[in-house]
Amino acid sequence: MQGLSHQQDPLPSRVRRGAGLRAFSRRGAPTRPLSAGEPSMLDIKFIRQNPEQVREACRRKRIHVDLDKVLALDAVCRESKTSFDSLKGEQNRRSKELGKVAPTERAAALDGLKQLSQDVKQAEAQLSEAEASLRTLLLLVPNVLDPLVPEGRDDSENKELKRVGSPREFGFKPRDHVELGVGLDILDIERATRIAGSRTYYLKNEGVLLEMAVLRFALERMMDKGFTPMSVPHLVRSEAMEGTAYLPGGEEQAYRTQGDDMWLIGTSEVPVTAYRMGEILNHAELPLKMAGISPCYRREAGTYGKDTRGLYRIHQFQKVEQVIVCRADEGESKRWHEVILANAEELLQAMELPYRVVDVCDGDLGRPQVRKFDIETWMPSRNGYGETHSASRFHEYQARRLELRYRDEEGKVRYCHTLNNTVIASPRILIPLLENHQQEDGSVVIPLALRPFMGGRERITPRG
RNA sequence: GGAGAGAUGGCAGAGUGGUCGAAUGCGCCGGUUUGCUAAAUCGGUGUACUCUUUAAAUGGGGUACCGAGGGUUCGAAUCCCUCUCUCUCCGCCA
Repeated sequence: MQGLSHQQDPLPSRVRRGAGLRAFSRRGAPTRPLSAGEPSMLDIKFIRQNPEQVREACRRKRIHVDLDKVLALDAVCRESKTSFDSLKGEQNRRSKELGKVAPTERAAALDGLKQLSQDVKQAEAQLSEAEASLRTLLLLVPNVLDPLVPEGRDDSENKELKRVGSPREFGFKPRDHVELGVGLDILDIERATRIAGSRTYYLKNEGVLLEMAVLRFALERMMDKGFTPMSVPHLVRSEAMEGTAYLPGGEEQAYRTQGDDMWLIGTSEVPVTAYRMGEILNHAELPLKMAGISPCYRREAGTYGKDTRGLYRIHQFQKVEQVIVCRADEGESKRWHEVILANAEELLQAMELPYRVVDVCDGDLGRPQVRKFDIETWMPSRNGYGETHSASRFHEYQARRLELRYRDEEGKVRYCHTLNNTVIASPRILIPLLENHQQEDGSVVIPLALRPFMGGRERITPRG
């Protein structure tokens, strides 16, 4: 067993008090200058030196950012910084001398300094204004892509990497999960709509057990692999949302609280990845392997009419999420990407579900990802594969925003790399689980791997 | 929700207007000493931005940062305001 529980370093007091978060202003408004170690996303130096690569990322991800403006602002920032530095330097020098000046010459010296003080204030204001505008833009600049990312307009052009298992041939007319769930009295969507609106559900009876079983099963498997299970805050501050790159940009997809300015997480990726934000880790602590479990809340704005039936697209669900924080090593980062993908596949295989893996194309890739693999599980009712898992690699994009760093063997401070993947998300996973394992009589056979977590039950049968 | 106390470097902890990036101790790194280890002793030890040197590593200069933001002042860790967080007591609560 490896992980945090065995290395409970006391939190540095500076960090505990939020000093490391200074980069992020309260309310998410960029008020502080970049010069104090501000995170952006991509290193401004990288953008400065590789503008074409960044431009290409914008084009391929279909994200519009005025890169020329970024570069221009960067130049303004540096000029302002230089002039502020020299003015402030002069002020410091002369102020220091003033203490030793003879009383008779004091008045004259003071006069000159008063003027200088005004100049310094002006230069400072100019600098912070430039830095604030730059930072606002910088937060929107997308991460560059892995050269292997396929080209494509949207998810229909994702590249299939492999298929595992084959869709079952039913000797009867299969029911969809809603029909099955209602018949088994483990699901009620109709009444949920009355109580809580669209895209909601009640699970009942063995439906509740089944959900808890897949979550528990997932957690156990992850713990076996050395992941530290984490029960996390479901309400977080905008710093964490911004740090994991859900903000700015994702405002419409997340629920925001009234009055306290907190956000309901859309995934435990947010609090788990942000767990050590603002800290400089010891290289010996890495990699951090964490498995978060939490409910997830999503507004699903703009999806009206899409996936309206059943448990596929809903406002609230439960998820176990695997998160890796590793050293800034491209190769290692890529290896972890494979590992977390394999972890999820292993669970699907254990649950005897057919699936395929796709390499998400550039047009379907989000701002922060370098590369993403989705797992799509066979859903008979869709007569196709439906996304159940998403494995992302971020390079240092999130770490930079989170100020999540480590000190390497040479004592050099570097940004970590972060990755994450679904382990299991319910009730979406109940769709293939119910549909693939259904029997002609409307009952559902519970796969062997889940039975220990179902009190030994082998099958869910219509009650009566 | 009410009352109070507090926030300084990896940690502990000084510092109430200039000589403070910050004493001292611990930790850590390096040297000396030393059968080994330990002890002793000497030196070093933050982060970031920027300018400059360099092919680069690095070196040198400047600036910022003492919870965050703002204010007073020629000059703020130090004075004032606002906020955040932590702790204690009371209330409430699962």
